[in-house]
Amino acid sequence: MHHEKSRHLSPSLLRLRQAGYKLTEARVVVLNAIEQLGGHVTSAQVLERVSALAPNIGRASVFRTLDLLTRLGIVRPTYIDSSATPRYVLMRDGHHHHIICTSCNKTIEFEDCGLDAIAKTLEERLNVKLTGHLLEFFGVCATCQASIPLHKEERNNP
Amino acid sequence: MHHEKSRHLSPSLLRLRQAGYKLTEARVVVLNAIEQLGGHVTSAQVLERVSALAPNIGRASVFRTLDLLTRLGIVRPTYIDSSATPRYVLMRDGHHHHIICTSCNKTIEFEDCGLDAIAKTLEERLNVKLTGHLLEFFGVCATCQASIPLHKEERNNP
DNA sequence: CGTTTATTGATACTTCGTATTAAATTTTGT
DNA sequence: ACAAAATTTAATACGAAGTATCAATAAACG
Repeated sequence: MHHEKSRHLSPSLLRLRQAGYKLTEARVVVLNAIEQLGGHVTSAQVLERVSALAPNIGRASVFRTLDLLTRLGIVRPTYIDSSATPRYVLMRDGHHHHIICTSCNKTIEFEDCGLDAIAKTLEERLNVKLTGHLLEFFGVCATCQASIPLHKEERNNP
Repeated sequence: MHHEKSRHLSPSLLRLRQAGYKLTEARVVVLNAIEQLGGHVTSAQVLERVSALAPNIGRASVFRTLDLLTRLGIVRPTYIDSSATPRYVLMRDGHHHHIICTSCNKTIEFEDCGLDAIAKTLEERLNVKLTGHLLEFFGVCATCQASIPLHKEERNNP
């Protein structure tokens, strides 16, 4: 990272710098990896991609960076399928919204959440300062509604 | 669990039965443990409480039950502080809303979310059937705003 | 009450994430 | 541009969280 000009930094990297953290190779590469993988990634996937991009970067640095990114609200760990390792989603501009199909675990992202009003209300009522949010809906996607039920709760004729 | 009448079951237990699962001791005790602990619990806390309530119940059953409850939308694992083990929240009537303070990791629950409208819109637009949601806001609580900054991002005068 | 079938409990095991510390790299002041 | 100061890193060994396995058990339902 040789004296790169700040106008060329991604929003996430800017965030890191503005929060007072150094822009090290490990951090830049981890963020690249997540962005290349497109979000909703496990730590294992990040580890794999990182060591493909820069084999010298160690395990610990990857985990440390994921922690740091989480604390800064740049990514957010979330459970897509139960009891698996968490998946990190990119919080673009502090927020993220998706639907998880409880039948096939597919995720569908969407943009509009209409949460500004309630955020404002909460800030006033509770005297908090809100910087982001994660909204997850659970349900059954179109495909799964149409297909033969795979889950116990839906098969009632043995 | 000897032939208990269904009218005495908690909503969660009813949910389990209606989904076709047996009401075993392990499942009943795990749910009791979570309710006694009041939600936002780690698996370690559940394990501890369960073995206090019923020492015969094994590790694996507790984890299996947490998985099952998650799949049924009765609880939802969520990350309060980064890189810690997840915390399970009770999804009362399919939904849960809270604010997480990114400074002290305290959580504040709230009730009104005003998400019915967008849920309906999504159901129509994407042809999905939604059964619940989790809404998390991130920010800084009143106490932390008033206190001396503990986090790097806030200390700019060394 | 007895049959069927899902579920359990015990343990050993795998895997994920962490602590530690000397070495390296970025930043900052000049 | 350079050197000093401070933060961050890589490597490895370690600990804890969650899982697979399978014989034994208990729930449901007639």
